[in-house]
Amino acid sequence: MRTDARRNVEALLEAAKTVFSTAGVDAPAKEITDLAGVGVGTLYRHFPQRSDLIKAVIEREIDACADAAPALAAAHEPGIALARWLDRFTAFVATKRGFAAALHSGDPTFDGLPGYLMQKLGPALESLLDAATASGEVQARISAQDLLYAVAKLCAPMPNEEPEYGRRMVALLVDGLRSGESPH
Amino acid sequence: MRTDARRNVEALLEAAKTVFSTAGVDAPAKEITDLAGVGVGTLYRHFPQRSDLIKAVIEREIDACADAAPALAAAHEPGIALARWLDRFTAFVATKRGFAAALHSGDPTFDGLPGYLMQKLGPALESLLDAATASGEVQARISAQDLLYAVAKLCAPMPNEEPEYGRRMVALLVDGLRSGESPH
Amino acid sequence: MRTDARRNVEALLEAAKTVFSTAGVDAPAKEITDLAGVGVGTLYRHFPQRSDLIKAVIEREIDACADAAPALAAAHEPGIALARWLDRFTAFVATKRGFAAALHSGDPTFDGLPGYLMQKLGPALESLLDAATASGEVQARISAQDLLYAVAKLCAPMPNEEPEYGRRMVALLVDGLRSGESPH
Amino acid sequence: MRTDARRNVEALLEAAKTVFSTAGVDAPAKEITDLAGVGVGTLYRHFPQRSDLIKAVIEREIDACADAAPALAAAHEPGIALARWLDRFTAFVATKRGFAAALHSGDPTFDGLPGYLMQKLGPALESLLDAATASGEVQARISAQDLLYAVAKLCAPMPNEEPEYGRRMVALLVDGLRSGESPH
DNA sequence: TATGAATGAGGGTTCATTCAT
DNA sequence: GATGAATGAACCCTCATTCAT
Repeated sequence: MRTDARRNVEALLEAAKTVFSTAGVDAPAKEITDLAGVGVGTLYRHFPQRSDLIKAVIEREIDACADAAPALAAAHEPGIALARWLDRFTAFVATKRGFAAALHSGDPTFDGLPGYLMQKLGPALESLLDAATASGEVQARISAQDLLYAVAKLCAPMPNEEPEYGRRMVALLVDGLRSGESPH
Repeated sequence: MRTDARRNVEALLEAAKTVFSTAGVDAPAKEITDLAGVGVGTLYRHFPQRSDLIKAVIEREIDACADAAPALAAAHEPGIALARWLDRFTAFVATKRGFAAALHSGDPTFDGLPGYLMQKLGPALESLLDAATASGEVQARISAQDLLYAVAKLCAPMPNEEPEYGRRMVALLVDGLRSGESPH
Repeated sequence: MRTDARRNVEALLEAAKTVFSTAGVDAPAKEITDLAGVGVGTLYRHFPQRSDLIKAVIEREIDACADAAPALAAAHEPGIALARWLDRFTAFVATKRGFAAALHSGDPTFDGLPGYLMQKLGPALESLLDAATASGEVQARISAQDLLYAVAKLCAPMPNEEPEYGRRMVALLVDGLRSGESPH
Repeated sequence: MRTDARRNVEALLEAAKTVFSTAGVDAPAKEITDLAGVGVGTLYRHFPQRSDLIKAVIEREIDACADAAPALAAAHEPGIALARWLDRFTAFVATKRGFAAALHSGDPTFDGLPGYLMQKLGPALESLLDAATASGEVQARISAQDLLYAVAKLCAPMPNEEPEYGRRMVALLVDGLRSGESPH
């Protein structure tokens, strides 16, 4: 890939990341290209579908999330490792306005996004849940997908919301996993 | 108010309720007026702001939710009463696509919605939480507002989501309230 | 229909007729609405599909063409009547740039156009052909549809073409019908 | 000209011929360059104007048409020779969607195309017409240009048209030339 | 008061043409 | 010379809101 093209792609990804966190993943294409300093045609060349852009923007951060799991598992008790990793994922989701909606949209534009998320983060979270369950710190009554989606929804950033809200709610959810009682 | 005007308002509220649960609170105005069998002008006459319509549609259901609390408190143990009431609220939220986003939008269009919600449901939920705390069934470490918003987010209906997802997650959250451990 | 709406529809049809003869049936919608002095929304309200507009523009003229047949048949020898009617149709086609292409486009936008044309003009032309054949003035070796389409193609107006070209060619074609020889 | 440049020109001409017959002479440039396996820049280098490409694509075929006339004149009666040559020209036009429109477009892009056509094919057709007129088989009441353009229009390929349509119409036109009556 | 026609800004997408590599 | 990335004007269409009837 040519250097100028690479530069533009980078600029678009950076701009999209910023705009997504401000105006959501449905933000006008023009807003992104203006911030990136390129023409709209350049956006459509590199990302013919909106989901291609979303996927690309999210990809690197998802990968970083997945990569963080082994180190946390090695450094902490299983229950703590799980909590810390969810903190990590929470921080990621908190900058992706519209992410939860995109996951469930049913819009063909966003096909592939749920699959990508589960493929990358499902195994990492499952191993953390398994370890915490084995050690007795958690009663695993939730699937990795349910938990990821719950965090995605709870931590979906809202313009008028205090920043710590999502973390508090996820902590409460994890407490629910610890309790020995069955759900109603 | 003339009877025909009253009839139109009723038709609009009923139509809006249906459309909101199908296409979200951002649905085109035309969709609502067509279903109600009135012209768009009639919608704008009675509900100059979109939020006026949303508020009116939600009002009666919110009131019904609030009214359900005393009966549940009288008929069940405090912890059970709390869980049942949250089920009730969950069912309400599940039909209000876009409701959680509207609560936090910051868009002046939706001013007044959060205040109305808290004014009506805050006291009802607080008394349930207080009773459950007093009986030792719950370690109340969450405000009524936090909990209402958490349910609103978790149960926000998504096109491609299994129907029972929201209830499972809320049950898990309630379990978190029962556990004696402190959040991280 | 309200008088203002009727006035706009008339203005749109008049504008479309003018623009079609200048820039073809694929002309930008804006060009038509500007000439009509209305907003684009008004065009889309009355003619959701481009073909709806084309059909409406052509309709009245097609009907007039069809209506002319009986009078010509009564006033002239069959062969002459046929030639005169084709002159009439030629004059109509000469103002409809892109009309022939629309007839065969295969574009779903133009579905219904060939059917409408044949339904309205087919019978009129067939009766003229039948009469001319019966009187021996013509060897009917062509279907009404073939002939209509031939005229549509031959008389399709072109910016740089002398005005009388189409009429000369149609006259030649009619001579072909008169000749007793069979085609190769 | 370098051999690679020559090769690219050939590839472009071949690709353009194919695309023209499929999608018309207004087809996107990219379609042509992709089929040719070259970049768009190469197209614009060799054919700065769209008409340059069209002209070049058509040139060889026009020349072949012109060259066919003497052989046909030698092998057949004048009338037959004329018909056969028109068949030849018909086959050529049938693969050049948009060709007739380009001839009359008035668009400076297509300047030179009508002149080239007449310069090459006019004499060939005139000599055939002259011979047929001299032998009495044809009452030549049409100029070579009129006839060429009539065939170009009648045989302009349309997506939804039966393949034999053009030939039938041209045959009818030639019958018109045979008839001794005068046009109206 | 009710209606629904009209407006036009706004967002999506394509593609001819230029120009950096 | 060849390449194909970038540009941005141009067109399409939708829908919130206003206002004539």
